[in-house]
Amino acid sequence: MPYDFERVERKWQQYWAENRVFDVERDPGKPKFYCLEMFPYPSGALHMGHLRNYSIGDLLSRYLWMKGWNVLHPMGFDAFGLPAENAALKYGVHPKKWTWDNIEHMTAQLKSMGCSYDWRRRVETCAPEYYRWTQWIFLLFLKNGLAYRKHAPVNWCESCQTVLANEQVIDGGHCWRCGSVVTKRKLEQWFLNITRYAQELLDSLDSLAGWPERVKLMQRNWIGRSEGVRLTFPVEGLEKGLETFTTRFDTIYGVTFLALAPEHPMVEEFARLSPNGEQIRAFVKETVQKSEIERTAVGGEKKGVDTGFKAINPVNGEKVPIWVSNYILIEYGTGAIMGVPAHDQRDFEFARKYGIPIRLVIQPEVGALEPETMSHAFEEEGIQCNSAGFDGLPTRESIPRMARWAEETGIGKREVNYRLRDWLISRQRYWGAPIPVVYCEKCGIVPIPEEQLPVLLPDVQVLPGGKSPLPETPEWVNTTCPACGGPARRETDTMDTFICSSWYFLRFTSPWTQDGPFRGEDVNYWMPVDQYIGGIEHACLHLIYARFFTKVLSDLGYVEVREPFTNLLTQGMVIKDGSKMSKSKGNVVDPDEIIRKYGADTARLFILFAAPPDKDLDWSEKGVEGAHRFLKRVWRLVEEGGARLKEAPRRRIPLAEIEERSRRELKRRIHSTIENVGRDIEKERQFNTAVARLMELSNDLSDFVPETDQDWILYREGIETLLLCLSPFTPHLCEELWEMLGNRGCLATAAWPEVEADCLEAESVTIVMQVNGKVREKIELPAGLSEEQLKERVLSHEAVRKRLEGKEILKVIAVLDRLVNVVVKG
RNA sequence: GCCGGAGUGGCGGAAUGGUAGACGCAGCGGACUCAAAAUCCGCCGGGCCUCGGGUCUGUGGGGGUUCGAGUCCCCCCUCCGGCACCA
Repeated sequence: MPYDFERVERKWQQYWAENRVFDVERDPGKPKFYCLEMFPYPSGALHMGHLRNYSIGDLLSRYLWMKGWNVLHPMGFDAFGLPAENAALKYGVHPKKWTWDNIEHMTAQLKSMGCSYDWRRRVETCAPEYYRWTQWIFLLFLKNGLAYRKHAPVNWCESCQTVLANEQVIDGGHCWRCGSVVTKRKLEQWFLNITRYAQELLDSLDSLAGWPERVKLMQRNWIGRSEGVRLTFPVEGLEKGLETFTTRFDTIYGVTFLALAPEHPMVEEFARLSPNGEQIRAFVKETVQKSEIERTAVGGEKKGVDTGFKAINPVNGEKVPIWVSNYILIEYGTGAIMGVPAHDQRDFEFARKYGIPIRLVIQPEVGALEPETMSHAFEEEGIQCNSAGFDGLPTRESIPRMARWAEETGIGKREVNYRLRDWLISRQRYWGAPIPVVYCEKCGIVPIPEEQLPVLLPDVQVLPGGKSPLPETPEWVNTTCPACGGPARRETDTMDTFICSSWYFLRFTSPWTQDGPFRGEDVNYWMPVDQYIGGIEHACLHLIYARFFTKVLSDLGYVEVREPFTNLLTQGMVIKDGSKMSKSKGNVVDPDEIIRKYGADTARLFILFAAPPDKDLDWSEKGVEGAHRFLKRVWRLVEEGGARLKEAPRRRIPLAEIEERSRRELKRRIHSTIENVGRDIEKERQFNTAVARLMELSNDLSDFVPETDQDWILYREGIETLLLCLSPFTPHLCEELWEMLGNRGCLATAAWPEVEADCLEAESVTIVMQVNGKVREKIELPAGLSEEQLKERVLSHEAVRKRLEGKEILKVIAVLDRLVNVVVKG
């Protein structure tokens, strides 16, 4: 009977479903393990990246299950998002129908992969039963002062017709979704106060020992903490002063100008009062129009215009000109800087261009710089000069000392600034969770009362051109104010889909709950996620947002954990012909086709074998065939064993009772395989080598020719061990063969085999004999010899003696059970 | 520019400071076959030689530590990733 993977896979998928094998409940008697893969967007069909992600998660879940853990392994869909609206425009199908059809199709695909999910727990973020609680959480944020509206310059993607959060603008000014150039618009929008958590998000990264350094570093960079001083420069002729932030207060005596961002609120005032107001306005207009990329390009030309106003340096009363310049960002610090051209490269370039004086206040420890001859700013540490009472101090001391002095004299205040901005969460889109507030003429912004949730998304048609239909749906927009009963308008923006995915891992713990987002006893039993698996592209998106949500919900008493994901595995991309699979490159391989042609087991095995999980994986059809060949060999192994194998007693013969040497070696190989595969999966997270070890065992079993009854018992032990250890990788095949061997019960719930410890100790070892570090002879010796015995045995060995003839032995190094290195002269 | 990560056969990739190249793919030789496919057996980093053995060399390049370095340290090169006028 040939290996009919199609029949086998259908049979076992049905068996697992009918017997509810993967349903899981809280069980205080067992250690819990929460294994989670990032849920997919229901784009239509699974791609290879998904297949890889879910193969890894399924392998781990099944393995841990066998090891006796109570494993929560759920799956769901991140189902709100723009592609549904685009599909509606393109095919005329409603986003809701498109999305739900895709969800059902992709669920079927996941089942055809043989994934061990508890399907009762499936969540879809676009379902009212889910987004009801997304809205509830939003209101919780609002109630606690963590959600607010603000008028601000925001990122706008023309193609997506919506605003974007900072994290969603990538590659120097492009939309994370569609890649279009992002522009700035001044709009009033909803924000979440993530910056309030900046310090904790940064600090607790240190507690995430199970996260890749790379991801933690990316988050640290993204949060971008810097310590400095905030100080105000009085402006000559005005009541108001100008606030600036600097990390180099030690250069305060080197300030020769001030510069404002074009968007700075004081700019218009200067323009109004200045004789060259028109020039200032023209410059601002020109600059603000430019895209983020043009404006923030490094080495881009720094331009500016003098306002004619002077600021007064509070430390020495000196008057310096106030400029408006394109290189100052309104979003960071105060949107105004103190210009120190001698010690800041950007200020240096600007000052040189406009003939602004350069004053050195720090000299290098060796040599002396002259402002006239400097080719670039001196940004390193040195010795303070031209700085009144601070002259002579090294930078290391002057920074803290001068900052303290600033506070003592009231000139400035120490402050920490972050690059991280508050999270802009409103989207001018239809297919998202409505923001549950109304605008009432009398009462202002009024939250929808909890008991009236969810605010249902109305079933309306999307508009040509892609604009949201919500503002054009008066019967939905016009409503009554929950507070005063008067007329009110609904908020027509929906929430960023990253909100929906910031708490789904909590919902999985009790997805059927109707009186809260989740149940406390469930969430506190299952959380945190012990292993999270997904792509690195979410390092500064989903993974920061989810951490933020967890901390807020923890502070408000809804969950106990402060970090959602204990261990993070960032899987590599699937590559073909040197680049990431993509429709535009035409190098896409369809998972369905692979499963149809070779079966899910083959696909899973290849994916897990071809590369370590965190590295990119080169897709190779030949490699897939290789994986398939291996599975066929395993099949034949059982089939060719025939009745003799099936009838062999299922019993383990202790190592000590096996007389023949080669049989003992096989026994050892069986047990070292269990040990090593377990370690590779559990500790090393290196699945490719685990597969290699299973292939070795299979090769050894193929070579073995059982003769005696005892041989057949041993052979059966070997084959059953292979099936057990292979089953988390290729579950269907192993189940079938397990059954063919006459076993009862399914492998998915079988226990991982026990290692017989005495089998891990070798009987004999190959000792390498080196002369001056070079391998010369290999000698088979009994294991466990002492250092003295080892030297003795090696040095008296005939071939070794021959080699050492006429040479003076200086030193002999022996490494137990490994090698002997003889250091000689001559 | 700054910060990470990585460079190992024809290819994907293995190697607690101790036999470099496990396992697989491709290739070559052979068996089976009328033939092919499938399957099975053998070989498979490079050079040289008196070749079923020997010898030198070999993990991006150059130095160092060590009895011994793919692995540790220093310098350099290349590729990939992140951030990038963040004051």
